[in-house]
Amino acid sequence: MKEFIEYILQFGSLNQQQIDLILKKADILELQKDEYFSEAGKVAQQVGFVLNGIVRVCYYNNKGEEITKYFIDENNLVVDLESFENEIQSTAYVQAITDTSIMVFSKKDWKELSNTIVGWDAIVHKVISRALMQKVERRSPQISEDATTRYLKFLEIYPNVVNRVPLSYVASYLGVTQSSLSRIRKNIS
Amino acid sequence: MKEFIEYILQFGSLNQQQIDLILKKADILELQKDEYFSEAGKVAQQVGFVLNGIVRVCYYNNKGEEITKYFIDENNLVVDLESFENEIQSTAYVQAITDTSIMVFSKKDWKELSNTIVGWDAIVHKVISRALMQKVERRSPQISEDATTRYLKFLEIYPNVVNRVPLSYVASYLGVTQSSLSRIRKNIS
DNA sequence: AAAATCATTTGCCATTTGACAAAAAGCGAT
DNA sequence: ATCGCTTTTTGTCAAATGGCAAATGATTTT
Repeated sequence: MKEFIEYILQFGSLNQQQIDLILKKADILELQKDEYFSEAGKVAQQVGFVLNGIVRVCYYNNKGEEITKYFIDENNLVVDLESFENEIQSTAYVQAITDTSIMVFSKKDWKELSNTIVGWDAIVHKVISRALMQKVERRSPQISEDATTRYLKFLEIYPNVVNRVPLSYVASYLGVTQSSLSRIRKNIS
Repeated sequence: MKEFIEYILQFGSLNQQQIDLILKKADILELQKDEYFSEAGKVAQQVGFVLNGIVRVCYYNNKGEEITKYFIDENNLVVDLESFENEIQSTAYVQAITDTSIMVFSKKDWKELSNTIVGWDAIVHKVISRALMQKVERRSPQISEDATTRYLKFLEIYPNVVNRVPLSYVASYLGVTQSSLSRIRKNIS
């Protein structure tokens, strides 16, 4: 779980005592391929940090198609913020797409860290706004690019994902059909 | 400037003395159509809140095309967060697309509010993460939809924008050519 | 190994969108 | 009203992508 500590130390400093406290509150959740970390219609109860494996956030659009909103791979936060913070029903599924280990904090423990560690809120704020900005910066430019460019950028952003997940997930992330993506890949190589 | 106070009171409480302090630090910036609030290559120095008018955030992609990342209309924050918080060069232009009044806080004043008002940071955190989540939620679904649907959703999200800005800005926001958007509009009505 | 199941590729054709150019419409200044 | 400028619409054709079904390939189960 060192990875998580390294991750948050990028955003602020913590002493050893504080680090120990954080680690004491964390649990490890092991998910098998296709299991859900959280589900649409439920209120997100945990903050997670992916230690191993890949997770995706997905939903069903009004045509019933399954859309992958984004992937979350190793050493990234996984939390349905809107649902977790406002205690409202989530609108998306968070699903392990490989066997996955996730470090998790319950809502209660997460709040206790906020009350116990001076500066914790500031760190969390930075972590979260950084993650959200990254999502915006990754998604926005894709809208004005063609499918091939979107795929090439996907490969840059998630170099460790493409060989570990079904093509259909990548296709729905990129907003193209599976057949189109298959042809695009043929044309690239 | 009541609008700004109403806006932030959605995210936390403030007493009258605190509200007066906030208002005392705010200035009004009047921009004419096509003037810039901030520019790529410079470090963002202000947090703004649009009182009247419409602003857009835009950049040039590697083909030299001008892309509109998003619009910001009345009663919304306008700040290049990445640049403002980390004091790095901005990658985007923020441009008034109608005559616009913006309530602005200098970086110095903004920090002073943080140091003076208990709970200010918590409010700002909520405001910012809400705004970022909104951007993600608006942008993500568009990638998997066709141009007509994207346009219809644009009309829902920005009901007050379409008649006040050039078609080309909307087209670059939606990731279609101006001609296509023109045809799409013809087919809808 | 064979069968069953699931994932990916391919073929065919329809539809959407892009590229480019020209025409039409809107708008401000005179 | 007219001119000059910008914005929007339209025409034509080409390229990209989608929809559907079949074929191929990969993986798991028996």
